[in-house]
Amino acid sequence: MAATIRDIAKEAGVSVATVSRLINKSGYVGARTAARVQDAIERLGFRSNAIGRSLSTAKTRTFGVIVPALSNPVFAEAVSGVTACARKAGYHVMITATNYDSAEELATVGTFMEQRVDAMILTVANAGKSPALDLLDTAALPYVLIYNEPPCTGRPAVTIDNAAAGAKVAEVLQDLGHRRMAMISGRFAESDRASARRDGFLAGAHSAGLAMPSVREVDFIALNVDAVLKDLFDDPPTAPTALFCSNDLLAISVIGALDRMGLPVPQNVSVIGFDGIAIGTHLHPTLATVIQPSREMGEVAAQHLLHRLAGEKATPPCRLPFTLRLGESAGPAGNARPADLQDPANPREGDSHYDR
Amino acid sequence: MAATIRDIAKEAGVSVATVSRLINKSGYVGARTAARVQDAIERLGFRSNAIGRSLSTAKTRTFGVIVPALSNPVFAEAVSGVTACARKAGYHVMITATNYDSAEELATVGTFMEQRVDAMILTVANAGKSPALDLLDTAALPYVLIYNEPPCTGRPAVTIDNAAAGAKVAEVLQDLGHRRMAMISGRFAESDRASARRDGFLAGAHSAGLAMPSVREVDFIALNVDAVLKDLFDDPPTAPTALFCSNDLLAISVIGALDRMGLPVPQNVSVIGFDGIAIGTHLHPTLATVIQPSREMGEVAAQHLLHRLAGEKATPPCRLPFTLRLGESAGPAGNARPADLQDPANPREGDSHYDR
DNA sequence: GTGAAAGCGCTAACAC
DNA sequence: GTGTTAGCGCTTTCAC
Repeated sequence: MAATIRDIAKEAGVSVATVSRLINKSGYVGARTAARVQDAIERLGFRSNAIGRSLSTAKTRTFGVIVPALSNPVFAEAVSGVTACARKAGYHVMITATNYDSAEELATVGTFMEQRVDAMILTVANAGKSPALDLLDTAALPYVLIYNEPPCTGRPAVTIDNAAAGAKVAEVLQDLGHRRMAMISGRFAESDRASARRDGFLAGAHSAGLAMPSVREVDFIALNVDAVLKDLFDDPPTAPTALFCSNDLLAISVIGALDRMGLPVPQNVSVIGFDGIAIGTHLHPTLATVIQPSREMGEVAAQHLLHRLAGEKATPPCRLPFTLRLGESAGPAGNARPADLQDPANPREGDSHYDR
Repeated sequence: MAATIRDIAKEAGVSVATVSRLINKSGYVGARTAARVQDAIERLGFRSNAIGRSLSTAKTRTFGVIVPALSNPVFAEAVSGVTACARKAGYHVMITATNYDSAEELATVGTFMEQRVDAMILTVANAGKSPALDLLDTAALPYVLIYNEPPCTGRPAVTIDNAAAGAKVAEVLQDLGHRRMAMISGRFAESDRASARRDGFLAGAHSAGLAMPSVREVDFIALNVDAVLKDLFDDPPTAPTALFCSNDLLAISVIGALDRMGLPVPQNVSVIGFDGIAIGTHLHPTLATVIQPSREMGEVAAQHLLHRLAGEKATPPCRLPFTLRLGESAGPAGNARPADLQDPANPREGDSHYDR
């Protein structure tokens, strides 16, 4: 069927070793021989078989990538960074989505190990308690987390400071005059990063001297935010004037639901999301959010692994800077309840002030 | 290092053939032996090496997927369908993005061939004239296109009837009272589907007795729509009242640009996109668009290949139905120029009418 | 500068 | 039911 290295050797009247040396540019091969071999390769349309090579070298030049979902642009963007980076280095990328299911995480890590991927890039539900990562650790397979917020255990991760970002959100909302805030999040059990954002948010609200924000969990997949919102805004005088959502997709749903409830954003309620997905700026109102450098996170993770696999003492993955974008969905509290507004001079747009 | 089938055989006191039979559930193996082997497998933490298996079977149980970009939700959604379907069948997915570059298409097909993927799922710039597909054809490697609009050449594709969809758009706009339309598209050379949409659109406008819509190309990557729009709306009396954009991302940019030009949508101009990306319904105005069943397209493509690889005479990939969603971005022409409106009774929302 | 040969981990006849 | 053995296509010492 397809030509093998042996066919080429025969065709060119050389040994397989020579052919191998040529296609890998390893070892010397005379100019005349090289030409003959090259010719044979073209004549037979030969493509070296990566499987044979991998079996021999015990390397596949392949990364395994595991994300919760590809339909969430924030992950698609990171994967995009990974594939671009990998491709440039001659690496391939295998990918799976786990649907936020930690059993799937473990299963996928298992099958990727059987595929003998050289390293993995992944986002798990909880980096502190993860059978999938335990497996990776005991197998000593190189990997780096993205988005995750691993506890001090020191698992390598390219991420942002989620807690600081959460605190920043509280600070900004308080600057806008908000005094009663709440957070709506996907299940914390399924997201260490959402937990970190919450912790930072609560700490930020506390140090600003505000009442403890109410925190509500929703099923992120089903996205049934209506019930939670009804409950939250049941008693107008104590209802929050600002909502922090643990991710952009959730924030978008919340804004829509509030609108249908007769609580338009930002006139009646301010909403800030998290992730910084691209379409956020095209929404109306434009989405206020914490921007994670997703593509860059994917690139940095891939780059780190490339270095590591090359035997270089790679710099440990670090925290990347985030940016708070104050879109139209977060306005001064005064819009709804002028009495609460402390800083009426605060302009409606404050992006540049908070960008960094 | 990692345990091999031979280690297990020795540990369990059996031959490698028996171990192989057990892990592949091929051939018989006695209950007692099976237990001993199973035990050894667990004790040594054995994971069979897919590379060795692939070399032996000449099958990798891997699909290669090539799309223009993962950051465009329409493709991410299809890939999501592919991975889900593949995973269920024990297949893996390798992925790359070509950035709408046909040289990249060819290069990626080449490397995927070296990786010996069993089949490929891809979207190319032009399915009629594609070195990448030529290569696939001569290599007789199974593949199916998604999104592409292959000419009669009979290249297998899971897609929608782009021309019919384009015609439908013209028909709907004319129903809304629009008499002067235009189309804005990415480079046709980079998208056979955009070309088909244009052809259908023009034919539809023609058979409705309307003036030939003006058609403008923009660089989809750079997304520099401003110049094109300025030109298009230079002379108000002859300016179009409705714009058909070749995809949703482009439509979203166009709506934003029009807004900045003082031509709000849909009050002054109607805009219809193409793709049906999920966030479209959360935009304001909600995006009128032609919905492609992206996830399903990915699933159907994968399913088809699974059948084919299983040796079954797979049903040839077919056209899937599309749906026109008349979101708020497309309104009656009367909004801007009551004189043009022929059917004032036409309700603002007409979704159900056009859904199918 | 080039060749011979021993594997890499697995599967699949075929033999018993 | 289980074992023997010959590859699958490649890389890589080690000779020459």
